[in-house]
Amino acid sequence: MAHSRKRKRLSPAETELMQHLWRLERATVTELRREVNAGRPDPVSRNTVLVQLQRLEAKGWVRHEEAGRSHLYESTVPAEEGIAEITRDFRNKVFGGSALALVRCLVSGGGLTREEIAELKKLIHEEEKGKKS
Amino acid sequence: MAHSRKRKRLSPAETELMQHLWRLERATVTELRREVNAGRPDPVSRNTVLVQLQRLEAKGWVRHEEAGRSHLYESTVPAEEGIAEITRDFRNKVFGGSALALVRCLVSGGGLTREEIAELKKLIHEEEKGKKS
DNA sequence: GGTTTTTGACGACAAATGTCGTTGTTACAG
DNA sequence: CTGTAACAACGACATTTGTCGTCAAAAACC
Repeated sequence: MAHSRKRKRLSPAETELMQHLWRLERATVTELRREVNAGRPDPVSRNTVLVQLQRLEAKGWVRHEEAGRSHLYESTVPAEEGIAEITRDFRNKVFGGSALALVRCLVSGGGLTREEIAELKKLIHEEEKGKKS
Repeated sequence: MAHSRKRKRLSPAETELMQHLWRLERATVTELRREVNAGRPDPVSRNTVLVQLQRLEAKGWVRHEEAGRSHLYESTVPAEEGIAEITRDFRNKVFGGSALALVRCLVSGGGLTREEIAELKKLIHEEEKGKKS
């Protein structure tokens, strides 16, 4: 599968905004803003979000369509793929590309409940079966 | 467990530099620079690295001691802990705090070799045993 | 001693980031 | 109509980031 394009890197705030956009699938500036400000001590202005969306668009991560008076934004990249890309970057930068090292960090960090570990085991199992063929 | 202090966030370049510093345990600007430039098409100047170290120091991530004429830098945070912190931030920002979701992304992304999967299984197993008690 | 090298300190800068305020339009309620 | 609310577009700004060049002091070299 094609490695999609040379999308420019996301800044911290942009990364966060993308999370909301992916979650909502598509949304207006106002909606996004509400999400962003939900549970934040210092709400950002509507314009802040708008500008970030525009910069995101310039970087090729989102596109918009006119919806009457306002714009409806959506990611140009499926959530799965986008998040995978971001994660790959992170893995490369912090763990020298080793997914295993990353997982090890998570596990030894003890941020996993017993249920999650069970879940994980199941996951691994399936993946293993997939490769087996 | 103390949540260590309000260390300021690392920029991309700073994050990378920290990786090298953690790997070397302690090093001079010149050494760090060599590392940073290893395998890079566009080498950065010595000063670039120096300034980054100084900013890192201002942010509280590194400290230095005089070693004769030059400075010896080292992280104020153990590699384990620092990387764990960085990873936690990432996990929170991109996966809403779910370690499981992160691992799922890695696994379904298919970035794991068969050996790594085996390794992983072992890891999970141990962790499971640890919790069992 | 004189010269070259090394090293940290400073100051500079362009680009990227995070945030706004103001404007001109258009939709809407009276 | 008329005033008000909602929106996107612009432009502005203070910070942060990524990178250097120049300097002066200390070291090394010859």
